[in-house]
Amino acid sequence: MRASDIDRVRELPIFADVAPEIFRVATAGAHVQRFPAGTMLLLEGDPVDFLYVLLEGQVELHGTWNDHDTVMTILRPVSTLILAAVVLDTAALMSARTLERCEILMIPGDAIRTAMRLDSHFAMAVSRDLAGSYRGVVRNMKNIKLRNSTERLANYLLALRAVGDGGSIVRLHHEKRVLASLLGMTPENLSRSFAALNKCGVAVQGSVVTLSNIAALEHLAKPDPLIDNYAPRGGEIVGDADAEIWLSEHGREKPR
Amino acid sequence: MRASDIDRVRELPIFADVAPEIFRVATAGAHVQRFPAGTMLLLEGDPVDFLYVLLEGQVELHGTWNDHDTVMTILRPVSTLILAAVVLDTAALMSARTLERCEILMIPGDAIRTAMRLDSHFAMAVSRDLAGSYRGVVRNMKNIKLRNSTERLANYLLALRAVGDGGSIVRLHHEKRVLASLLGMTPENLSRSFAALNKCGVAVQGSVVTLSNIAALEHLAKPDPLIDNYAPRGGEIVGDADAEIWLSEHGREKPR
DNA sequence: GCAGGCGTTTGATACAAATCAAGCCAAGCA
DNA sequence: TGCTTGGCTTGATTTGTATCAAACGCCTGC
Repeated sequence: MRASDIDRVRELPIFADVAPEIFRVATAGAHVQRFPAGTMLLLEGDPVDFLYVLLEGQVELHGTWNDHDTVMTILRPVSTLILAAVVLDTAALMSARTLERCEILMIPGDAIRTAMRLDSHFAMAVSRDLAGSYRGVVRNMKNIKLRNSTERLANYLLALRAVGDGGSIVRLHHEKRVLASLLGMTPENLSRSFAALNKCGVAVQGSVVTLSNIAALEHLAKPDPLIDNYAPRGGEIVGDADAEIWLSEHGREKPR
Repeated sequence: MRASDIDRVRELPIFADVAPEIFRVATAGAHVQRFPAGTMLLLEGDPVDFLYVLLEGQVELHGTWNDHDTVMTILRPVSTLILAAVVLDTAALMSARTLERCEILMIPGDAIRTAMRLDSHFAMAVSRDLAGSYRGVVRNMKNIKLRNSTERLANYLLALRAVGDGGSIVRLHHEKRVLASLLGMTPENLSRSFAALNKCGVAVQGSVVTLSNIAALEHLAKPDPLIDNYAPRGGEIVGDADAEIWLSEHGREKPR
C-alpha cells in the first residue's frame, strides 16, 4: 500500500482511535484496488474474504429474488461495505456493483477480526459503524413501509438539498432507473412522481432538479428526523450525539 | 439482581466470552423488570438510557409516521433491544411495546459502553449481535421490496414450520392484525392472502394453520436462504458459520 | 449527417393493495 | 340468556403501482 493511501485509510472512522501496531495488524495484506464502472465486486451468497472500504466513486448494493432485483442502498466515500458479513465470517446478503470508477481498499477479513480481538477501541469503532448501518436500514424500511412513492421521492429531494448547498437546485447523483429502484418503484412511476411534484414547484431537466417551493414540498413530504437522516429537528442545537448527521442516499448514519 | 437471574444473563450470547470482572461492570446497576402486556417500553425519539434484554415474553418494535404505523419486527427471548442506539448513545428510531407479559433485563447504557472499552471480547460480541441485527433488517427489506403480500405470507408460514417441529401444523404467534402489519399489509389483505393460499393446501382456523401441500406452497413461496433465515441451503452440512441459524419473525440472525 | 441504441417519458391497461362498509363469530359479562 | 365488544372476514370500491407499448430525446459511433 502506498504511503498516501495509508494516510487516507488512517482517517477512516473505524481506524480513528486505533493504536499504530493494531493499525498495522488490521491493514496487513490490505491493498487499494481500482475498478471500472459496472464491475460486480461481489455476488449475493458469495463468501466474504475481504472488507471493502470505498475510498472513491459510488457502489450500489442490490438484492435479487425470482428474476427481480432491487437496489438496497448506494454508498459514497468513505464507507465500509459488507462489514457485517466480515464480522460474522459469512456469506454476503447483497451483491455489490460499481456505478462509476471506484477506488476501494480491500482488507482481509481475518485481519479485521484479529484486530478486533486485540483492540477494544477498534472493536468499538466497528460496533459504531454497524450500529449506524443498522439504523440506516431501519430508516429505509420505515420509509418504504410508511410512505407512498411520491412521498419517498419528495423526501429524497429534500434530503439531497440538505446535504448539498441548501440552494433550490439539486443534482441527482444517479441514473433515474437506479434511483427508481432505490426508492422502491419503477422508472415509469418515478417519471410520474416527478410530474406529480410539479404542483409543489419541482421541475426536472435531466439530472438537474429545481425546487422552487420548498414549503409546499415539505408540506407534502413531511420529513421526519426518525426516518430522514439529515437536519436537526426543529430548533435544536447542533452538536449533540445525533445532530451530527450524514446522508448516503438514505443509507447509513455516520458513526461518530 | 437475583442469583437465578444472573445465571440466565450469563448465558446470553453477548456475555458468553466475557471475563467475570467485566461481567460485573457490564451488569452493574442492571435489574430485571416485569411488564404486563401492552406496555410501551420506549417511544421512538426517546433518548436511550438502558439496554433492554428480553428474557421472557414478546416485544414488538414499530415505527410511526404521519398517523400511520407499522410493525418493524417482533422479538422473542433471548434478544437485545435497541443495542444500536445504546452503542451510539442516541435516540431510538422505533417504539417498543410488550405483546404479552414480559421479563426484561435492563442494563445502563454507560455500563455497556464501559464494558466494551475494557474488554475487546465483549465489544466483539456486541459487534456480532449488531451484525446479526443488521442482516435481519436487510433480509426483511428484501422480503418487502421483492415479494408481493401473498408470497410474503407463504414464506412466513414456511419459516414458522421450519423453526417449529417441521410438521404440517403451525401455530401463529401473534394476532393477525399484528402479523399483517409485520408482513406489510392490512388485516383485510392478510385474510385474502390466506384465502389465496387455499389452493396450496393452506387452511386456517384461528391461530392454527394446516399446511397440507408443502411442495405447492414452496413452489409459490420460493424460499431463499438469502432472505429467509432458516434451514440450510440444499444439501449443505449443518455446522458451518451460517448454517446455524435462528429466526425471530423475520427478525435477526443469531450471532454466533 | 445519420442510424442505432439506450434511457426516459407518456399513455392505455391490468393488477395489487388500501379503504370503506357490513356482517360474522367467539369471548366476556351483566 | 341476551348483550356487547373486539378481532376477523367478506364484498364493493377506490387508489396506487406495475406492466405493456409506443414515442421521444440524447448520445455514440459509423
